[in-house]
Amino acid sequence: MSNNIRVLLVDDHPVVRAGLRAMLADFEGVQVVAEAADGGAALAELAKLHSLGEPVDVVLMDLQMGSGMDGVTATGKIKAGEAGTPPPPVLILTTYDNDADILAAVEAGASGYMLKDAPPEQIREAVASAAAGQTALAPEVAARLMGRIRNPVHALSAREVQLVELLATGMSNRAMAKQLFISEATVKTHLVHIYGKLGVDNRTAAIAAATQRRIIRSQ
Amino acid sequence: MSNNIRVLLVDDHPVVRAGLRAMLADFEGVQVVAEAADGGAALAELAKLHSLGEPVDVVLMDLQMGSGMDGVTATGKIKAGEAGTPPPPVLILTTYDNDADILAAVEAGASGYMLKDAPPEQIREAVASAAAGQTALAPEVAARLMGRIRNPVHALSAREVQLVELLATGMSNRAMAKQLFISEATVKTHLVHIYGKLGVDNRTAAIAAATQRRIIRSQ
DNA sequence: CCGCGGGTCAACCTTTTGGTTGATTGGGCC
DNA sequence: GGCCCAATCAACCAAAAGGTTGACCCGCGG
Repeated sequence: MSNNIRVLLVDDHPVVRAGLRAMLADFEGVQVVAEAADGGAALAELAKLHSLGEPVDVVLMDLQMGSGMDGVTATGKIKAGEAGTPPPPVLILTTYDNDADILAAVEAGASGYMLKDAPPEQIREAVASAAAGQTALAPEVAARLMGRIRNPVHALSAREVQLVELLATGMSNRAMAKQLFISEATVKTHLVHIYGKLGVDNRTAAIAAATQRRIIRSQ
Repeated sequence: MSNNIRVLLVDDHPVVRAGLRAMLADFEGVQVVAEAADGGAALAELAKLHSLGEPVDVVLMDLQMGSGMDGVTATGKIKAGEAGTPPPPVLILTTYDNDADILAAVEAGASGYMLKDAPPEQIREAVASAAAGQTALAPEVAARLMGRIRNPVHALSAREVQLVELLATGMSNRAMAKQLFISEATVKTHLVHIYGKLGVDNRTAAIAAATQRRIIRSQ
């Protein structure tokens, strides 16, 4: 266990980068060696630091990047070795905890998933865990995943999630039927099931519920 | 004109508060005198500092607060003098630039509206402007407002925005009518107008369009 | 002063959705 | 093999939403 963890910050917000820098500076054994405003810059920084013989121990990465490469893509590329370095652990630090993002990040090879409103101590522990090769999930994130596994009664099937996604784009039953190559009757059946599982009784409320429960992501 | 601007930070994210604190510490003549994690705490801080004879010159306020009083409500209360102080200028500093939030903040009495991805220099200037009693809008925000003014053909009226917001929560026409103390007929009239302006023909598509055009925020 | 547009409401009709019942198929599991 | 469940479809009826026309009031601006 190194007692000087070298960290690369990746976040498009200068304010957040400054905050993390200040926060991590208070911790013994953690050192922010570089920053990047998007995924592309992060890959470049990793390559540069590697060529200088100053490897990075942990990447602290935001998911939502205003412009440029997003965090999931960047994580995937880092883990694929596209930065030309032995892939360092990538710790996701983001604002929202929707299912889609969490699963995508884990699939891309992230070592952990933390929320920005976490207390500093939790972030420090997560960085240390990641550096040690362990995984680190925020309690809220862990709870969400456990809830999915423990209580599948109200979990939407893959097909139903697909329906909700189309629903949120404003499509009519007929349009969804055509898009999915099924009949309107089937669409209606799916919708009834969805309403039941979400505890609502119309399509707009279903969208609101699915968004709130982070089954789909908006924006 | 004081050359030592006393600032109160209001944001629920410790990381962001740390970032702003660090960022503002680099500027001459700006001093962060207190912090609050939500609107209620902000009011309490203002009252406390006032009673200590240490008034606040500018409030830097986030809009989205995980729990507790949100930024718009807090701004309104501060401007109404509920903190027991001569109301200081309130500068909104938030992540998103949707119409609904901007209008609500301005209505509540905010002196400016900045985005968190703004460069530090812009934030410093905005704080100085607010302290001097002037208004400060981020370029993106200004552009959005100008767009509304220049091309009001497809701009929703305040009432219509209100309808869309309720719509996005999944309410039925009847429920919206009750909530707004108007008849269902009026609700339907508004919806027809909204569909026309957004170029859609049903409520779910209206929600999608309004979200995409940042007329409302999702979350 | 008069028009224009926003907000309000009513009546009427058409289309879409919601809710129910029932049925078939195919995959996974004991 | 038998059972359950997701996915598919049909028919039917009730309720909600969509669309149109016409009307009234009010404030703002030419």
